[in-house]
Amino acid sequence: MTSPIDPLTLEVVELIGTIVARYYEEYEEAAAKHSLTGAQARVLGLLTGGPTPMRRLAQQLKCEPSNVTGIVDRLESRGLAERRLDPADRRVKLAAATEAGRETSQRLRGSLDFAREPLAELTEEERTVLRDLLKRMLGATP
Amino acid sequence: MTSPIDPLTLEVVELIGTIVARYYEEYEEAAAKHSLTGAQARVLGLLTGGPTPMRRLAQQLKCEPSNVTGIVDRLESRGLAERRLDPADRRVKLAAATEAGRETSQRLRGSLDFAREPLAELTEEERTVLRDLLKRMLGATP
DNA sequence: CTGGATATTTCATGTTGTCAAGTAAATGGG
DNA sequence: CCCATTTACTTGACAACATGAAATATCCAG
Repeated sequence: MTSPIDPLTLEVVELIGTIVARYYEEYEEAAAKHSLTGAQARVLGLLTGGPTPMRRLAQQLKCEPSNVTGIVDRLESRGLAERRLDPADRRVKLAAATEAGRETSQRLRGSLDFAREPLAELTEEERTVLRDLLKRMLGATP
Repeated sequence: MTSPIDPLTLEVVELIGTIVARYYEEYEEAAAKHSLTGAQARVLGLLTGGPTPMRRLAQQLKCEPSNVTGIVDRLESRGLAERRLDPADRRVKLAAATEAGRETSQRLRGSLDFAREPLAELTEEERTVLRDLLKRMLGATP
């Protein structure tokens, strides 16, 4: 199926692997600086889009709904999130960021320097090229 | 410190975030297909470089050595890895992949289509440009 | 109104991660 | 040589995350 992979492709794949590792590392580190785990930070980030049903959070995190219960529990116990009832469907609970949660999430986002700082090395034209190449890569497997 | 971020940079950052998420997802999925967790797959991958002290594995995974103990335990109990004594220093234990472990790791690597498949969409010249841009990004924060 | 589907939680269990304490072995200064 | 320190690994206690099965409450179609 996949004939001998050319060295160039292999090199790019490896670079992407390195970027993934570094991005993850920085993300966890930034979350920890705000006393959050990576999972908590991700959920809090999702909640900035507005109150969200537990089920939807599970879909976005690609995990089981029962797992989200615990994560939101922990956010709630710190006053960063709260559960609301959905007036339209009494089965669903909407997780929502509190004011403190929104602030924390925003500070966290601001401290995510990776990818932003290194990009400063590139000219605007180069960033445009990079954007288009990445978009085509992502568009290739929808 | 960071003035209003230009939209282009923001877009690239977001694209990288998407790539990271997709890469992780595919990696975990591929590992699961071989009955491995992500952490086990990563360690097994590191072991293809030859027998490695537990300490070194911890450094490469950026976690505590005590954590590696458990991961190698689980690999060992499945016959995918083994511990050897280092003749040069009797304190250290070298984790090594067994033949079965090497096979599993190789099959897993072969099933990691992400980043390889999408790259086929790009011409060789484009991949070269992409490689150089990524290298400069990574080189910027050593 | 009833039966099936859906949303959430709880519980049991396993993996990953941290930290502190303990054992064993190397190493260096007196 | 000897002892104090450092280094490598493991163990144990504990928290977070993740899955799957079962329980509860609600919705909705027929």
